[in-house]
Amino acid sequence: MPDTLSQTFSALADPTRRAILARLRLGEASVSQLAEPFLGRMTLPGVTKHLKVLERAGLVTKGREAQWRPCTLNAAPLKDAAEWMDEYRVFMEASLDRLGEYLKTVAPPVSESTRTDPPTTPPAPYNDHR
Amino acid sequence: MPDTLSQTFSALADPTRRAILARLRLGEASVSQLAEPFLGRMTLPGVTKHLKVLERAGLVTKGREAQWRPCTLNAAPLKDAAEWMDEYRVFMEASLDRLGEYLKTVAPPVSESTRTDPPTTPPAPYNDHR
DNA sequence: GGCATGCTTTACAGGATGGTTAATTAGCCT
DNA sequence: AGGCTAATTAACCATCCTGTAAAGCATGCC
Repeated sequence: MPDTLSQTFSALADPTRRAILARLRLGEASVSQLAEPFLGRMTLPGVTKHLKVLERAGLVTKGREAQWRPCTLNAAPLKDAAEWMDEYRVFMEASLDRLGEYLKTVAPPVSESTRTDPPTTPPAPYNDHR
Repeated sequence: MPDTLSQTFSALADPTRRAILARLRLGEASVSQLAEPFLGRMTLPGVTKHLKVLERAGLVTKGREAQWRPCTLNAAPLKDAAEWMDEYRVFMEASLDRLGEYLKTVAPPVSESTRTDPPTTPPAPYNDHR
């Protein structure tokens, strides 16, 4: 639920929000500046809401300057996300993927004839979901 | 909405789902094996649903073997997510963070006296949300 | 066939999300 | 004060998400 990692990932799970972050990489911007590219698709309050999501996730900080709220990128929360991902680096290689696919077509899935146990029974301990 | 990246991130935005993926790093596992650690908190159909989310995101593939559905990790979709994140690597360093914080306290935010334009007006083009 | 096991589907409830319009607050300027 | 611009809040709606209980498939074994 409100664990940091989940909030981060779920904030990233929307193209509008990702676009906002991308825009912020170029530097500070006011809410209406951020909203401008979307105003065809979406109204200002809509954007405000997305910003609030990003804010709650700690990815954006809103300052105040007269009537403007200059928003800045804060990528710190992405660090945890990236670290989480790193654990999967080894598994990401397309080569491994294709290999797996290949092995599956070549070696018949089971053929150990009669068996009453689950397919493979790996060690089991799992930790690490944080 | 159903763009790949969003699906991936949103699949990752849940601790149960991340735990399942973590478990699958250890190797193939049947649905009930995967479910076992959660059965205190959640029923089997609940886990099935989470698995379906992971499946639709392409992160898990379910085979069939008699009455079992051996699930395997497929980290390929994480590659795009990791690439997306890479664009932010530069911004993730805590040092930068602290630096920004520091600058904000030292240099008074504005002081360019009277101004009627938005705070900073960066170049503006933004692409890349994919 | 009949039963046990593994898993999925259906139907439903509660809450979060994403978006809208309309009204409201905040701050500048004359 | 009055008016303009920037942005948020409120109220509302539709949709999706997470979880449950109960019924339904699928498969192997006796």
